[in-house]
Amino acid sequence: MKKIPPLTIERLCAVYGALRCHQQNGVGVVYSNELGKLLGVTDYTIRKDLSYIHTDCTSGRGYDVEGLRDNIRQALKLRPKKKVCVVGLGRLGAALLDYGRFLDADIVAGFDQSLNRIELLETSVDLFSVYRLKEVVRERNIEVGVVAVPDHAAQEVTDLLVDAGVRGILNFAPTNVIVPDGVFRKNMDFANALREIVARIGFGG
Amino acid sequence: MKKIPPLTIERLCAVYGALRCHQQNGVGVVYSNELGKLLGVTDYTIRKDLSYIHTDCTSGRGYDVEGLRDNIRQALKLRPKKKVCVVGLGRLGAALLDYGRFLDADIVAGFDQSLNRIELLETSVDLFSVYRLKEVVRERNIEVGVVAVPDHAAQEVTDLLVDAGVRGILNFAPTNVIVPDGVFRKNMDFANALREIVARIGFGG
DNA sequence: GCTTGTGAAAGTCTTCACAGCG
DNA sequence: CGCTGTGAAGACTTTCACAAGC
Repeated sequence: MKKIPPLTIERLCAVYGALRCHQQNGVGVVYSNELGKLLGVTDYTIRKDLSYIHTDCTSGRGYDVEGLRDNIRQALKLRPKKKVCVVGLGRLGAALLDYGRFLDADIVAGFDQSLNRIELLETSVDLFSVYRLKEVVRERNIEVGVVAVPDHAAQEVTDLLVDAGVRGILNFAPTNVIVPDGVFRKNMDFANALREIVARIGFGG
Repeated sequence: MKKIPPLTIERLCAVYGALRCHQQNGVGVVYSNELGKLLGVTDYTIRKDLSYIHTDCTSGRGYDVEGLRDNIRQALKLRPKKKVCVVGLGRLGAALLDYGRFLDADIVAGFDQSLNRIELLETSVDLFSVYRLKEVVRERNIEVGVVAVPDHAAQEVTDLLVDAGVRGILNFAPTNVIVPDGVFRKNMDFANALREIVARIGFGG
């Protein structure tokens, strides 16, 4: 099997999410042009993407929703689920803890500086002081860290996570954090996303 | 001035955000390789990106932080600030209302289905029932809508916003929403972002 | 007819090499 | 010298055209 290009990986993840909805709604078959509309790309692109993973679930016409989902899950190695922790349990971090059922990963720990916060939060996720981060990350084989702390602490927390051994960082702070080679980082910055939209629609208005 | 490629726009937005931090920290000059490290790209790429906007703020060596920021702001037409509304005032939506000071846009309205919620929330942003969405969006010239409702309502709310005339959608729901041509949409889906990271680090572990 | 699958063409983006400037 | 600016080469992505299946 050929190496899957990065942009194709991104889209396959989105397709996988979309298929979950279809499955819930009892849709059994889906077409490349429907998926294209959902993702905002052409049907060519979808079909090309799917050609990287070997899909033999094209039953007659269209794709079998469940079969395609299985194929993507396997190609992207989404199972067994990897382990994730959330650092920073403010409003955002706390909200993320409850996201579990939507995720293709297990949130197995939450960290915060404030012991107070840890005791007050009601959640099924185990919570710890950030001082125990390295220990817990290693013990539980956590591979991905979600950074949900204020911006001035983001780099520090990222360094802690990397030092503890995670290989992926999802950063919600409005700061670009630096990670070493071999660690994959993704930013989810509300301010930046809004800027992008504003800039995009600015050309022609 | 040449047309700015989409990926360059994205990076310029990120650079702009990074420069804000530098400015706050009193840093006066910045190099292309520093910016590259922050964004996870090469210094070539940064310089090429900057070549699209006419930067005459290369004082000797490095870029003048303030000058570069001004240049990007102008090129991306970030001023005057565009107007934004948030639909859905659950935990996430409510959190976004308070993000104001980080943004290069003005949040001028929030909408929710529950009148109860609207009355209880403490915020300086004007809040309305979602039934008044179209009216308020038009009156206040709102150009961007942030969708922070549960996934089953996301498409409906998006359609409302588009019908009311917004030209940009930032969607936080774990669903891909469809928008017509001429409207720019960006998804910020936690589940999907995590999937991407998991998939990326899966190759080689 | 409608669909998918895929090599080849077209287009876009990144990297490189090197000129030019303080 | 170390930095920026940029045309040209190379890599990657998308689009197209069309063969093949239902």
